[in-house]
Amino acid sequence: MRFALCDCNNFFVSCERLLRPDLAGKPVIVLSCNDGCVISRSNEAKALGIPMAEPFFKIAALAKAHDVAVFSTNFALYHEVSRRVMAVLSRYTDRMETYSVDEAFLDLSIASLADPVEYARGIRRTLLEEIGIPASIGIASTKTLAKLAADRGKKDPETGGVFSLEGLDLDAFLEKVPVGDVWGIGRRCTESLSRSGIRTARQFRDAKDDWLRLHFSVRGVHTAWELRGISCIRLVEEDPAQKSIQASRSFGTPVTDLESLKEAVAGHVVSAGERLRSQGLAARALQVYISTSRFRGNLFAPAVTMKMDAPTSSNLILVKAALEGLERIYAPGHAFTKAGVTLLELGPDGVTQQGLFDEEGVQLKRKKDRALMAAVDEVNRALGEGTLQPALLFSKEREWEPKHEKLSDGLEEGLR
DNA sequence: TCTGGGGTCCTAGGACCC
DNA sequence: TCTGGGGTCCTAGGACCC
Repeated sequence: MRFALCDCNNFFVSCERLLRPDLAGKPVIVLSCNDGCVISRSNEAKALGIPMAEPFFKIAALAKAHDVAVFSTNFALYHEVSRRVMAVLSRYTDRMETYSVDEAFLDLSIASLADPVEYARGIRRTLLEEIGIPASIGIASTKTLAKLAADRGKKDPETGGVFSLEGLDLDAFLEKVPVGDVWGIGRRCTESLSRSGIRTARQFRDAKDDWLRLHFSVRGVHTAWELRGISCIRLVEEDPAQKSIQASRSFGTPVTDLESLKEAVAGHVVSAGERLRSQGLAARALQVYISTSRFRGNLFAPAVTMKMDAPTSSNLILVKAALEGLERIYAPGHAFTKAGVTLLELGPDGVTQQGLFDEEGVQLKRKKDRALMAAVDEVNRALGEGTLQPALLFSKEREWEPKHEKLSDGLEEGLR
């Protein structure tokens, strides 16, 4: 088996640079929604010591002093660039998995392939020339090792962005990799491993299966096997059906009153519902949650799951259920900073297992609801988001709306 | 003053059943 | 007073990922 992982470098920043070529070689960062945290950094920004996930307000002065270009997150742009990147990659293999917006695993066990590293260099070059996005590629016999190889390709300039572990001394390589850098081993796990004296990927690989199973569940065992070169994590070519859809946002300013929360929650349902229907799905349950800030005072984060009588894709029913749930969990006197909705128990729309005793009227109503929502979606697509929406959302001032003050311009210009 | 959003998987424990 | 054992299903919460 031969896997390649292709990982776009500083992806969001690289996307912003497509629209602003003048920013090449300059420090650039992209902020999370609400302009809260740093979620992408150019190499120059990393060199300035700006950490990943750092709250922007903590480095705002530094950014200003060094003339760092700052962008709000622009997902429409990133998704379009991602689509183009994946289209290029798919030309190089029959089997590939789009792992995230900026990463893909490729099956390079191609019989006729004489020099995989040279092949990968070709992929890298094409991405740069045709799209303008720099990437790193790692090659190995398992996905977990390919991830590590790609990391090395990214960090070590001598590799020219491509690194293969095939035929290499794995002991020596894994010895230098901190265990926390391994795919699937997060912060908590790293802390706990450190207490057992395990600090390198090699030590983890050589731990006993029983011990790994006990402390880190089956996934820990799989990770160790993958480091041993035994592939446990398969390539997932087809998108598996989505199991949940969520929409949530932090508020621009904290909210205490139920009315504002209702507006926010209804807005989230509308956005999640749109995605639900665009995939031809219906939800049987939904969860509503609101929360105070994790960073001050006691966290108050109530949530409730609402079950529907039947799977639905109708905004009317979803909004109603969500608002009922909200009323149940709401308590006055708290400064809420976030609200959200998750649609659950998804299944194909239209093939509800109708109860034996469903009246004809009920089925007719469902049919009408679907037709209505289809019409609403079409109008919104044609005339713009929010043209048709629940009356609740046509409101006046909304101070709590998230901020995104540094949004880049449209994505048509500048994109080849 | 200001701290992201959207996912998946795994497990423990409770509820329920016979 | 003493009060089984084994199975399934569901859910909440934790951990991880990008």
